[in-house]
Amino acid sequence: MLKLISKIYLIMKNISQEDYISVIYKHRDTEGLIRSTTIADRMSISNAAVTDMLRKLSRDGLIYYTKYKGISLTGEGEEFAVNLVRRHRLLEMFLYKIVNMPWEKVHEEAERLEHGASEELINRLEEMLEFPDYDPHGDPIPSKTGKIPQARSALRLDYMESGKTAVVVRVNDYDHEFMTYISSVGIIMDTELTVKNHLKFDNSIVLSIHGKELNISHKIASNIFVQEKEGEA
Amino acid sequence: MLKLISKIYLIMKNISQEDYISVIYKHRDTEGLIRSTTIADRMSISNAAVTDMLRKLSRDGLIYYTKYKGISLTGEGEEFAVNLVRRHRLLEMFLYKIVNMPWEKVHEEAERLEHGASEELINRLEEMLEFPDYDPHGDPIPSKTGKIPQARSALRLDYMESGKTAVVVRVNDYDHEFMTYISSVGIIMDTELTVKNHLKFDNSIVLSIHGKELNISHKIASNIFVQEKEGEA
DNA sequence: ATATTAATTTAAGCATACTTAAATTTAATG
DNA sequence: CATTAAATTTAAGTATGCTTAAATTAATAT
Repeated sequence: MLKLISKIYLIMKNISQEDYISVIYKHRDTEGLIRSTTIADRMSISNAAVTDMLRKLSRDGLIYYTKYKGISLTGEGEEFAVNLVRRHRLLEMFLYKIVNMPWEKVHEEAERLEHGASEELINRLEEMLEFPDYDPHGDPIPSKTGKIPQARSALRLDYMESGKTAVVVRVNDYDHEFMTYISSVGIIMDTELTVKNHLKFDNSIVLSIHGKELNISHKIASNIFVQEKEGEA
Repeated sequence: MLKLISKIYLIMKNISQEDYISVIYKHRDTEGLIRSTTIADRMSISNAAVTDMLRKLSRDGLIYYTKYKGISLTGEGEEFAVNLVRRHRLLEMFLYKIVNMPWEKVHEEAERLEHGASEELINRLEEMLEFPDYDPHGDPIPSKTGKIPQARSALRLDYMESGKTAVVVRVNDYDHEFMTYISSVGIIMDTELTVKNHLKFDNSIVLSIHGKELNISHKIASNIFVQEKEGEA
């Protein structure tokens, strides 16, 4: 029989484990590998702490780990990670659609809530939300069975040609200020916009949204993803 | 400048602190005092751990603590505790009314969520719920300013006379099975019921609910609180 | 091939809350 | 008043994840 320890140690362990697996899943390369230094950077902890924890995650069967080699998720780890993503994004959706929090705040709020939310709560929220496929920033939400909707094929806004019209289908959600700004100028999910002009001197872009013109930087435009509307010139 | 430690230590500290203050607030006597052994029992931890933590809570200004004396909350501790109660009960209300979770599950789910939920989220939920004064079990919900609605004056169900009609205004929410059972027989908040008979041989009570008769034990009846309806015999 | 640099691991120790066992203090009892 | 019991504190150590500094390994430059 397992030795019972105080619940605070279990909470601590679970939170850390979830954070590590989330970071590995999000920041691994196209071959599914990540370096320990990347994990340390993303989590703002020491390299040594990462080495320690990788040994434990390996022992728990969630990752493949050999010294000095890249780290990758096992099948079980993959499933665990996909479930964490699902929980996070459903919580974000709930906070955005039902609670009406500004979308630049939902990411951090969901980060805190996801550790305590039960599977039952997540499933009930999914039902309330009518089984959404994408979160407020356009990222796909895995289903209960782990099936991931396809990321909608999208074009970076800065790659759009002048004169074309498109709708916003995804934005990068890592920067608070970025998201606050773009929503303040009317750029949110499903917003329709037309590129009026590309300005060469600073690579900024002139857009028309609901008949109103505005100028956004190249940096901002490169973090917004759109789908062009068909049959328009 | 404060030494920065990893966020996991802060999370751990906050969770513990909140748990201690909640227990002190809930289980203190009518004079506002609690013994350390009571805290240890309620939290399933050792007496020594409690002594350690009490010193810290006192250092942080949340409690009055002298060795071998009873423990009590400071003004700041009281405010902190009332806010914890508010958050817990609004979360319970949200889970019950909006998410439609069974009321025997909302207590534990709220226990887990309350540590991560921000003040902003709690305030938004309160607004969505239209500023409720009582939680699903009938306990009062403090307002944002700390004002506590009066507990509705209520009678224990087992004290009701035969022939009288009443509505359920509060139930004790500490026992999972109890709450599952009474809701399965149709006894929830605001349920109207009539006491038909008190049986002497086992002190049980015969009730009529929606025209259906049922028998409940004295133990169950003593954990249900009602308000008699006026003008009926 | 060698030297240097960067990445990672190891070893020792720390942050927070807890446990166990022994000691101290208080309360209850005869 | 003495004794016993119960409550609480103290001291030493543990559970979990982390930090710092030194050592090891791998990658890179010459």
